[in-house]
Amino acid sequence: MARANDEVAALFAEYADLISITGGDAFKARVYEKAARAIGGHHADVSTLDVKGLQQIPGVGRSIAEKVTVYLRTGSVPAVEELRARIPAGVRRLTAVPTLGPKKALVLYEELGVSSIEELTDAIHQERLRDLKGFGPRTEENILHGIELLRSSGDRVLIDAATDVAEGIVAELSRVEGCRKCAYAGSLRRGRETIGDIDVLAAASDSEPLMRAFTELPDVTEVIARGRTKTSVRTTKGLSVDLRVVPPDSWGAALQYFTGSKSHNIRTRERAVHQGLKLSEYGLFDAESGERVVSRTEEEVYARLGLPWIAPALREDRGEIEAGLRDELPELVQERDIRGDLHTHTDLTDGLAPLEEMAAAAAERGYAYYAITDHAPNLFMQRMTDERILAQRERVRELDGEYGRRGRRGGMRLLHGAELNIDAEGAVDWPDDFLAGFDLCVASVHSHFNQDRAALTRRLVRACENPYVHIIGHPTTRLIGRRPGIDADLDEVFAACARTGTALEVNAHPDRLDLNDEHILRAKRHGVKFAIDTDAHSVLHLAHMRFGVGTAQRGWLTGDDVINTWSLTRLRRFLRKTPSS
DNA sequence: GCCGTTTTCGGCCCGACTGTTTTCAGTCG
Repeated sequence: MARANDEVAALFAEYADLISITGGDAFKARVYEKAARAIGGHHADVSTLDVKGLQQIPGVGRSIAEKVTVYLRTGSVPAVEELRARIPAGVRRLTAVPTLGPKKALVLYEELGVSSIEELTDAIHQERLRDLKGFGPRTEENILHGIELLRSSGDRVLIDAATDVAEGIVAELSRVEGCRKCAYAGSLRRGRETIGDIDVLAAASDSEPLMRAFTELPDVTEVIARGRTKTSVRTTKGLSVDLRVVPPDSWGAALQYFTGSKSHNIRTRERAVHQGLKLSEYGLFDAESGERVVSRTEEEVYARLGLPWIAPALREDRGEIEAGLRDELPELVQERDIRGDLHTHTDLTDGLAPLEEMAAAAAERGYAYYAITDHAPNLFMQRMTDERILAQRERVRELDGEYGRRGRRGGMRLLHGAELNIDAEGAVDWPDDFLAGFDLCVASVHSHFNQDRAALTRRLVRACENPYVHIIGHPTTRLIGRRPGIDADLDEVFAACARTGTALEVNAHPDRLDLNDEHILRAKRHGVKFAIDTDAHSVLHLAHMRFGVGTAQRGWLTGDDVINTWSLTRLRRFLRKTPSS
């Protein structure tokens, strides 16, 4: 079910790593890395392209194009197989440990024979790294810390990967004869940022055809358990998936039960008990007679408990039951409410697609406005200059003239902005008069992550106080499973945002989801406004908006809290940054 | 291995930080 592009991208990313680990040409490794990214982010399916077509993808030349066709035809590429034979897969896995790169990984393998994270942990505890050149006590400490970080996300996968798998399975099972309903439930339906395993629910009077179809899915590598009501499998990506089949008239109760969370379900069952009822995955029953009261839909189940239907994103026992009883559940922001994306990149910096393609894709999504915010010059690797960004602005203005009259909702306006870098002192790129030329600016921390709490807090607060900074991008800079968020006093930052009329970003990229749900809840109490942005670096990334919206919902946000659901007029007023009170 | 108002070779993202060194290699964004 994986896109051919993703498979090929993964293959070349691995090849690039193997080249680096084996000490191959660093430039060659970088070329494959770049090609992997370009192919993964390319809009057209590579399996439909010939060698010529493939070479149209930037960074793909004759040699790589041919490897793609060989891979798609035979399932493997000799050059990659050659390196795979020399380096155990576990060695590459070592480079996933933060602070441990290809050079150190190779030393560990060649000198100590270490080829897995478990062996590495043992080797450190046996003090076998002490004699290696370039490895000191701090290195050991950092590696152990990195392993800890990796473990903390455990076997959980990111929400986009889990969503792909779950939607694929639901689509397949929905086609099975006798399947009345099919949906995924569990933490994925609630929109959690990482997913341990996937729960799929189906309604049918006879479960057998569904169970059979499920175990025969092409991506299933192992059947862990197989029964009449529940079957568990493991997929090629190591993800485990449970399928539960319930009678059609139990659908609502089952969906409610398997969506969770555990603590939400405890609360709903308690309410049932207080009313002389019993709630299970089969329905809501009279405790005395055992007679079924309701079970067909979630709405019925909640209604009989005296509650309105509660959106899955809220079901964490964070006050949703109480709010429901008072009829004060928030009207959650929906993806269809989003009128534009305010943080996106093009190939002028590290994006993959040119401005024209990004704008066309945004118009295709039906946006009313769309901001281009490429990296500012202080992120030196992006090689931005005044001339380049001004030339881009000219082109944005031209396109704005064209799109102003096109698009589904009667035209899309293009905004020109930049993603500024908040430096160690809290200042940003460019002087005020230059910044004044932008329609909007996102400002983000890209360096000096390890400053102390006071310095980090001061930096962010100072950025908020800058009249030309409208949105703080990915405010904690965490990368899920790879890098913890910075240690700033977030409540102080949230207060500064509210005071200065600076929005906080809910970055929709599945690796980030930053701010996260808990931060959003806290920030909202300070009266902050939010921008749900994809930070898209390719056309495909624009679709990540759903994960940002899901995270915002988990933070109880309504459309009114989110500036990119507003009309352009209201948005422009906000961007003038005049404090509301 | 890709790319070229530099075209068939010679560049290729640049700077900071960290830890191990005693002048620098490795990693990261």
